[in-house]
Amino acid sequence: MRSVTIRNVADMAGVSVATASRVLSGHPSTSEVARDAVSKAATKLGFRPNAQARSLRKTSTQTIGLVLPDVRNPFFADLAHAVEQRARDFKYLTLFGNANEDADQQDRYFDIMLTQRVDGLIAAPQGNVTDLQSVLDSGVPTVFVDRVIPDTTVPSVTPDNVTGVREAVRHLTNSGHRRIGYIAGPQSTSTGRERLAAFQSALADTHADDDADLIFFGDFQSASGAAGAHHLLELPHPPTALLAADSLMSIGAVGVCNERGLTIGTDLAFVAYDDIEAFSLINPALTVIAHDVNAMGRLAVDLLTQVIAGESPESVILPSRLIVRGSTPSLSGGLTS
Amino acid sequence: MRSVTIRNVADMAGVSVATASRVLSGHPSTSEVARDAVSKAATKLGFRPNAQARSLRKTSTQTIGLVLPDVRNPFFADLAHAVEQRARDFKYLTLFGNANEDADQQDRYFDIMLTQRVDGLIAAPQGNVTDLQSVLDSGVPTVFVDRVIPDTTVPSVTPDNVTGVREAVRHLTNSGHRRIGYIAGPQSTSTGRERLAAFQSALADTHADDDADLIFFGDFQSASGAAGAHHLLELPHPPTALLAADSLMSIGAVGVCNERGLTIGTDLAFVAYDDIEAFSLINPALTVIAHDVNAMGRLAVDLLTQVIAGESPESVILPSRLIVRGSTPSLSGGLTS
DNA sequence: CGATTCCATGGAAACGATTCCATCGAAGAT
DNA sequence: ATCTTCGATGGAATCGTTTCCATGGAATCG
Repeated sequence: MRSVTIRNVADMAGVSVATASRVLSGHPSTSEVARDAVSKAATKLGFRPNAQARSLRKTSTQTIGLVLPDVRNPFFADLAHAVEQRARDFKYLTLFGNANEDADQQDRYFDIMLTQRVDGLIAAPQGNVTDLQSVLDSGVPTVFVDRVIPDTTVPSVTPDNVTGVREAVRHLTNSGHRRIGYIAGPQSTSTGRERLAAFQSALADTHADDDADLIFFGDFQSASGAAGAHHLLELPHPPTALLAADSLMSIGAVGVCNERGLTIGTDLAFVAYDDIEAFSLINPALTVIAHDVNAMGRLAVDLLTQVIAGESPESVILPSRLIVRGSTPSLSGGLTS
Repeated sequence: MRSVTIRNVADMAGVSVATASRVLSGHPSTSEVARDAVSKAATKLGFRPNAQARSLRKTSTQTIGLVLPDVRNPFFADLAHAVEQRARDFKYLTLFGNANEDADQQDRYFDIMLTQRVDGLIAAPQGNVTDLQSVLDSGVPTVFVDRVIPDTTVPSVTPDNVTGVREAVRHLTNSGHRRIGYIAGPQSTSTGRERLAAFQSALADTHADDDADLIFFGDFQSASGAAGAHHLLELPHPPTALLAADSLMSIGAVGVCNERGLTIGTDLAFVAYDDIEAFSLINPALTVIAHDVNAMGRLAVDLLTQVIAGESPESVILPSRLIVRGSTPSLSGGLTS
């Protein structure tokens, strides 16, 4: 394992280490002669600077940490992709961790990333302020994405968790549904709480049944979506429509409907969360509550670079909307449940 | 921004920097008194070692690089999750990059990660040996996953790209299909090449049509799956069955079938690649060619730790198999195409 | 008693890149 | 001719942690 250092480059170029460093860093105070010699030497030796050494001196690492609940969730996979690509635009490398919807694991990731001296942190957090205390105390530039933790001043990029849900409830009730089953996300997450509150609030504005039995508390994993659908469809007076609070639970719930021989859009209306690509597998097409996940990822990085630069950017709320497709026809149009 | 260094800890504990370092590193040659004092001081000061400084001295970073084609592909999302979780078992943090199925971007990621002095590299590579030259020359411990580059000695964990495809072709021809459309992956990838070769070889063993028009060359993105299905279904003599070479192209292809009003399993038989969770959205259930992606991710990390430890592990080929479900009924059972 | 071994400690060097600051030479202004 | 400014350079210090190696004290052995 050969190790080419800047000293080797400087020697070959016949300049000092300081001059070699200046040339390689693009500093203006270097002569054309020096630039030429150093560039040639670096290329010939296959020189690759040691980022650890540079980081130690510069006190920045050109890395950002990204802690998401679970990259297997298509929504977060899309988000991870958007963040990572946008970070690269700013010459940042992305350090990545899956919290697996677990506050303890999330905390361990924060700790490791702080030790790595990431320049900034983007997280879709879960839990409360105490779970985030070490990060907040560290003063490391941080941005929340998708979810927030109350009682912090961390800038965030979140979806409007209200409008889309309200529109979905209105659409379903306007379509004749009086019993709407809701598969809720975990109440330890802001998205879980806000979407449930929006559902309940929207329901109160209609004549639909306000029945606590029609709400199942899931954990944003597909298995809980399956369990939720199973539970709700087994009620003495089952719902004629289902609304699930995220894409993975939507997948799980639809899977159960398939197993039970229920045809989406014919036997049961279904509204899914997030407009992920895989939903195109379904016929009829799914009605979804959607927001621009790519914009979310990009904006999160943009905000973070501002925080890193010492600014105090405003949080951003991205619009969400209901996209009506074939999975939610009018009740008089054909539901047999 | 306060900065607590090991010097502060040593001062507060009344020992030298060397002793403080030994205590914090768990070195045995420390007294109980010193251990107590240093631990207390570190906790009180909220000391967090600087990983860059440590890495500079130790010449290892406790990070591994993971370069995948596209985390939006559910297969690679699952793989990323498995790798990242397994890496954590070995106390490694995962640096992550999406090559977006582009050799140039892949190369840029390799370069950045080498500069970051990752302890090892896991990649699902594309291109050929010259595209990987800088990585191979660097001597950084490397493992290929899912795909390989010919003419390298890099250990790998790959799926058996033959058995599942052969079984699928046999199953389809045994079910009465004589025209089988194949949506191939890019021939710049080992998986793309091997699955196509297996398809053609299996076809040669049957009486099914060996028609070059029945093969569409895609790029492992869903849009090319959609284009492939569209193209194949528009043939003068269209296929009665489709086989797509990865999950994203499968999604795209099924979406086109939906748009065209073709019912999977009734109007057209369909075999998808990889048994991703989202496929449970479909009714009837999809027949898939599957292998254990979690095992793949874990094994890749296991191999990498062996390479890092100076060993020369054998490459591993994971079995793949056909899981027959409702999307491929017998032709006499109901296809109308 | 002297020599050897073991345990624990501390000061300094090492890791590799960046940057501070002193210095020099050349050019321009007075 | 002298002073000032600018561009370029180089040696040394810096960054924060680890580890080398010398040292001292205590215990053990011959």
